[in-house]
Amino acid sequence: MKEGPDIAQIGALIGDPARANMLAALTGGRALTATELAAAGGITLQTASSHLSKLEGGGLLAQRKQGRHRYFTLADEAVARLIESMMGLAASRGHLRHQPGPKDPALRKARICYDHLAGDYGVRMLDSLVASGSIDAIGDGLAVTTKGESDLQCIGIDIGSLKSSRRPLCRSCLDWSERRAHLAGSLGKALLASFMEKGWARRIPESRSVVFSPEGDRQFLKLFPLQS
Amino acid sequence: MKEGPDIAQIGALIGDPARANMLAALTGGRALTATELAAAGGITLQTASSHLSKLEGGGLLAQRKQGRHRYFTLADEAVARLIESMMGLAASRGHLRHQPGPKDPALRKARICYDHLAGDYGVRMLDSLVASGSIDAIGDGLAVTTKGESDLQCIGIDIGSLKSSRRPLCRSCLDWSERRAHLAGSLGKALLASFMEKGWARRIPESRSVVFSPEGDRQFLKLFPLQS
DNA sequence: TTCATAGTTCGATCGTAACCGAAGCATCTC
DNA sequence: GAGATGCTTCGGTTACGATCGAACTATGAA
Repeated sequence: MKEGPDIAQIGALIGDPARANMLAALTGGRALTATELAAAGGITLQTASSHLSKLEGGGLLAQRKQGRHRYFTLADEAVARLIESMMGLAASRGHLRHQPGPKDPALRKARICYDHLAGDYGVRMLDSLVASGSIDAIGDGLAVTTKGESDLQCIGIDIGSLKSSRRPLCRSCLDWSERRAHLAGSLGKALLASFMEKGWARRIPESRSVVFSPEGDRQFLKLFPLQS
Repeated sequence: MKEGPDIAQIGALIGDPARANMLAALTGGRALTATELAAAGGITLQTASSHLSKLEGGGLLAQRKQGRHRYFTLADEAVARLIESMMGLAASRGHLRHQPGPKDPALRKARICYDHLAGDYGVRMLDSLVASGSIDAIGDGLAVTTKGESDLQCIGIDIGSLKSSRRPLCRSCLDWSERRAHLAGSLGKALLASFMEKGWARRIPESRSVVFSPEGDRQFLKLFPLQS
């Protein structure tokens, strides 16, 4: 019976609501302080401190001290993907905690997932890249084509330099709101970064939401047309 | 803060050691009765009954009644993949529960993962299929080539009929012992089934282990040579 | 029918862990 | 230095849930 790794420890770490909320907040990709995470978890600083040390001890979080602040992030992309896939499963089983509010539609439209774009816009972007032949999709796998390489170069993404990083260029990531794949990996990160750099989109503080400016919206929709 | 699906519920379900052991036992792919799962979890039948109804209520398990038995399985492949990916993460963080025993090496060599082959042999099989050009690998994605289609036909796997099922033909599944991908999906299932049908391999009761006969071992190694 | 086996429900116990107040460090500012 | 801010540690309370014994229901066998 006692075969293999112990998933109960990790499950228990994620299984506490306060910790789950903190982890979900960190899925936003930003490094957060203990105080911010305490707020995200809806608990006091003392309690958060104890939770955070447990999460770190369990290998789910990484921290770096900076002056008198202590910044926490998810330990690595593997953790982010686990959290995201649990969200997908939770959504498909109807485990929801959101009370539908004004903020919710915005979140479904575009949000941060670790470091790339998710939601309707994230899914649309990947669909469009695949339809235009910039990205090849085989099952769950994604690869940039030579056509995509030059197309992306035109909008300021240098595939060559991205390739040199150890992180995979493309990854598909299951979107919990759309239930379809969006683009992760270093390319997904670079694309979102370029949108923000161009002023097309910006992040809403304290939230995973990403909002597009009217002009950015127009450009985005033109760049990634819907084909059906 | 209250954005998106609630991962805490699922985490908490997996987070109890007894439940985690039951889920891990079900990763073996077989449908198990409440009594068997109680043994797997190391608890009494009453306690198991309560756990099982929670797991079912949470959407992680499916059950079917058959006479006076009640058979439980993982709800679907998504759950199996979550469990397996948590095992991968747990292994990489050093959350182990196995006391190294004589059974352990066998488990690392070949075992069941839901319904396909995992462990050293599972990884080797996929590597060999990719190296021989039977399967194309792009990132995490896998696809059978036309060459692969005819090669597999020769060993009695009919890709055409597998394609008609709704389940994906190929999937990569991260192996927790090898830390590399092995072949899942309906093709992975069909391959393992054919090995067992030919008498090359058989399952060990009450375990995830798969043992190969001397002849089966020879055939398997010949069929999927190591290229390095 | 009677008996055995599979499983659920109830009730009570018990342990663990989440929680916060208060006090203690550590780091920055003035 | 003094004071403020960020965070941790300690101690004690509380609540939830895992556990099992016992009683109950359901299915199958004799």
